Amino acid sequence: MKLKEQFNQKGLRITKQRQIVMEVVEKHKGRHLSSSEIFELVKENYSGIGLATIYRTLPLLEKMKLLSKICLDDGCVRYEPYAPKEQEHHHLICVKCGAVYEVEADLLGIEEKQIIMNNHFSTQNYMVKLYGYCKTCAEEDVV
Amino acid sequence: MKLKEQFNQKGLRITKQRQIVMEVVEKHKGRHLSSSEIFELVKENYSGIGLATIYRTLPLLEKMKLLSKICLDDGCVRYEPYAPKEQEHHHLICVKCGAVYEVEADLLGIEEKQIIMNNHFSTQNYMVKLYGYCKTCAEEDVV
DNA sequence: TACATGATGATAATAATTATCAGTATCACG
DNA sequence: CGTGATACTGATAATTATTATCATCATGTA
Ligand SMILES: [Mn+2]
Ligand SMILES: [Mn+2]
Ligand SMILES: [Zn+2]
Ligand SMILES: [Zn+2]
Repeated sequence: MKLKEQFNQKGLRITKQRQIVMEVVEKHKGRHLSSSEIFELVKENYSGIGLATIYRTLPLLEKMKLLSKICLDDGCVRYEPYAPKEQEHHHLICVKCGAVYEVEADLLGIEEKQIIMNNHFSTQNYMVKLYGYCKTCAEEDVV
Repeated sequence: MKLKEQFNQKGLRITKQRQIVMEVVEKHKGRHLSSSEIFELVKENYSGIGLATIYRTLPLLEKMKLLSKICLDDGCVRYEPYAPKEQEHHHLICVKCGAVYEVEADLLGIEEKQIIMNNHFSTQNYMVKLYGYCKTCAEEDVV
């Protein structure tokens, strides 16, 4: 398989720990797991894992485009399975309750790309985060 | 003035510290200052200030819509002067070098609003963050 | 199988932020 | 203008997320 090559040609080793971290995040596709949440989930299958390994592994898997990092501004870094171009998505984040909604990437288009171009940004890889009030929170108090 | 009312009717007091924090952030409009950067700048005018006061004051001024909080995913919370609707702006953030570019809000429009509507988000107050590679970083290595 | 070295777990160290608490300053009231 | 109730402050301890260290272990190649 390709994964093994990808690791080996960089002198990296495929360890039990790395495999289980991948499995756990992929199993929870749709969620945005924090490092410590991933730590807890991995422990269920591999109780000996150390927290430091989690913190080493996640950025590594991100660099290898096996995971994506996302910060929801709640004080910790989160991860989700890497989505190939066809299934890219963006995020709507409620600044009050923290709810996260996902949006298919292809709903975004011309306008952002224009903005990105106008500002000397690459249109190849980008991600959008929209902050606002979800319907529930918008109703509660008049923003 | 209106500020005094806004404070008093909530039982809040206008202190020297709060005034100077406001002044400092407003003086640096266009930048996105971290709490500790603000701490250092405030000390120039009011050397006795305590760091705890900074951390208490900033969220308070944000809640009063005098400042805006922004997280650039570099491990700390940042603030900028609150921008009234007419001068709202959004942010482009380079995921590699961390450079931040500002975009006039009215360049964004139909498409985001549609997305927001489709996802039961309020169109009243929202902010966009675009993550990508700035021109320089996009050239350096082929992403 | 053996070994070179990359990876791990335990733990100490940082960095940002929050909680405590005794002393201080603000402001409504007289 | 005092004065007092109490909101606010500075110092500092405590938390939380993350990073650095280092001795030991395990992977993959020869
Ligand atoms: Mn997602
Ligand atoms: Mn800005
Ligand atoms: Zn909400
Ligand atoms: Zn860049």
